Amino acid sequence: MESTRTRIRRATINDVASAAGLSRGTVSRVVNGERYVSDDAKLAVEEAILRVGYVRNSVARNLVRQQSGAIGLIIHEPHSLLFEDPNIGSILLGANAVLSAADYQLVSLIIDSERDSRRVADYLQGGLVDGAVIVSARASDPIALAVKNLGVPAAFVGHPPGIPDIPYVAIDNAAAAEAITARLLGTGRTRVGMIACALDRDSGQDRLAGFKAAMGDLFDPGLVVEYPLYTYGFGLEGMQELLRRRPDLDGVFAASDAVAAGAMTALQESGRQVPEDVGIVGFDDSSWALRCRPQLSTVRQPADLLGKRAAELVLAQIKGLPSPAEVLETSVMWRGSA
Amino acid sequence: MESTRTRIRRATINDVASAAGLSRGTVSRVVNGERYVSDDAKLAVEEAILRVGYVRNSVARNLVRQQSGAIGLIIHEPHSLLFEDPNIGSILLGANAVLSAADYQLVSLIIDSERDSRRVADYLQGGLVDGAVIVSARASDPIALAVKNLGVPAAFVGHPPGIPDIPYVAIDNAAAAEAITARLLGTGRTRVGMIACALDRDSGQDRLAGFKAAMGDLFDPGLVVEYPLYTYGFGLEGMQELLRRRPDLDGVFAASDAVAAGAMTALQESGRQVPEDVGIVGFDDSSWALRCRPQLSTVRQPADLLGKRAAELVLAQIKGLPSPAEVLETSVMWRGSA
DNA sequence: AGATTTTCTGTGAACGTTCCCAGAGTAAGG
DNA sequence: CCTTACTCTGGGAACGTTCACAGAAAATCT
Repeated sequence: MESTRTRIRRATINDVASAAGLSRGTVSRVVNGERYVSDDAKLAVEEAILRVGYVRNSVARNLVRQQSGAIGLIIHEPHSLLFEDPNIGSILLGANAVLSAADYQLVSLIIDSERDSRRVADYLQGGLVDGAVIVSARASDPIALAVKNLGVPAAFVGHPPGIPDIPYVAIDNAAAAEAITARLLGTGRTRVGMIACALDRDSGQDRLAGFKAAMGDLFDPGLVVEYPLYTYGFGLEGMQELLRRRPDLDGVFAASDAVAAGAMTALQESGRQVPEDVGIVGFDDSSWALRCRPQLSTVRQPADLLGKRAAELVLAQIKGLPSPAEVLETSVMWRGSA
Repeated sequence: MESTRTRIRRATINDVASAAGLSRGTVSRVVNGERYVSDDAKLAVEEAILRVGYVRNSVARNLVRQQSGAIGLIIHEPHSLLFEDPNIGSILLGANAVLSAADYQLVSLIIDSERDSRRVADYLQGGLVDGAVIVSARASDPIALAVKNLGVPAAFVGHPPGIPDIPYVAIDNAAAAEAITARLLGTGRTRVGMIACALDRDSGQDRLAGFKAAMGDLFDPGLVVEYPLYTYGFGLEGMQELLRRRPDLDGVFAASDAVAAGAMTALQESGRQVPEDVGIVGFDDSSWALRCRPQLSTVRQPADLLGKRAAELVLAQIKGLPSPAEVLETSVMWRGSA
């Protein structure tokens, strides 16, 4: 980062003041819409602002007010998920909705390297934001530590293990996975596998745990394949592998809708009928679900609510209100794929 | 936005100075890794920093340095596109890559309402960022005006009409659309329609223009259906409408891959074979393309490069270097769908 | 040894606001 | 008419840095 350019000097509040023949204080009051300024003064200031082309320097303002009016949203996802996981977009929009209503600016910071990670941590600590929503953090992140060190108001989306003390909003992945697997078993299947993903995250771990719980005695560790990410590609690959291991498989729980979509493609390419030969269920109720043929039975996860509530938790902390962790309800959407 | 909480006072550079028995200046030099500080002093300062728990206030720093080290990336997309358009993610990651390398922090600002629009404009003008990459702006945006008014270094991704004077990086949508339509016609089709989208944008307009150009005498205005957004849903709907109008259609150009995917679903549900009965081509070469069966013939658009180059244009302006508009190459990816 | 350069440190000024207080003028109340 | 309250304005102080400069001490050169 280097700058050789000499910026043209911007008009300051003092320029406006002298142009209007009034004082700094009065201009400030007009700009901030405060009481106790005469109509004459107000007019003069507004005219002067236009004349000199003044626009407020937010940096100076933030310095003296000791707050920025911005909330950071940190996204720490591998490349591929930024494209494939529609949840991220929903979370973002949800958070933006509540912050916007409270007159806060949401600024999204993405972490795509070790270097990013440090820079973003600096950004959070430096007073550039008043709080942060943290999506899909890893326990090893410097981010979580940085936030905790300085007591920056923050909330997690999801509940990464090993980082206590910071409020979060999450869903009960295990319970939801158990519920939909049970439902799948209820259609009379007995040879059911799972395409598990992202076992380095709580969501991945919990969905697998829920699957195991529902399967009970039927559980066969040989029918679980593991992949690092929730992607279409791994779903395709995972299904092929499962069919290789157990050609007479009659059901599969995919760790996300994208994974399920890949799995469905693999099934259909192998000549199997869904749901007649193999039943398939997913997780997320993302736009993938309605796009599959047949449409996907899946767990509805209120992604936008996740973003909203997390933002509300941050706002609550800023106001000094209690901000308890929260677990949101999920529900099973039963459609044609099983 | 309101705050009632009294923040715990953070340690300042002066606290560190007195804790170390040295001066402000020396501490500053240590923190910024400058020359001309003795080993003794450096050690003492580092120890003091740890002891008092100092972390630099970036707001104050930015004020005196008159720069923020951050670049904004403005996303002005309707809800649905944030989920469906994988280009956005690529652009974002591309921009982040070059900015990160130059030690700039990328901050993404999304616009989802009129209110957001004004707030983001303020954010840009307030000195909170040193420049901006603007994705998918509308001519009517206050953003573009705001940026231009204050001479904030900026670059567009895409080339919105009616906003001159600001550099951009784009692809030649018209030429690319013409090329792939010509290729489709080369397979011997004569009754070819188009599912056009987003005609309020340059990309939408240009793709339609390119299609017309390639069709020449074969062009039939009755075989163009128009939708507001590049989505799977509109692709599905558009294809159904086209088939209703012209059941013996033998080719279709969809304005994007997502649209093409929807169209392919509609075709297959109507019992038609792709590519035997109807040939279909898309635009973007997004992850959709490989996911269709058969895989989609489409125009490869270097989305990450768009982000990269746009970021480079902004950086160039900051350094006072020339920043000419740029048109990136596209290529036709010919696969199984036509 | 004296002159010159280099290394190191401290301090005042500046960045552009907001906030608080003092004081002047004006309106209201008895 | 005097008190009290309210309205309006100006200016000092503060927010927490960086930067330029000055001066002292140490190292190097002639």
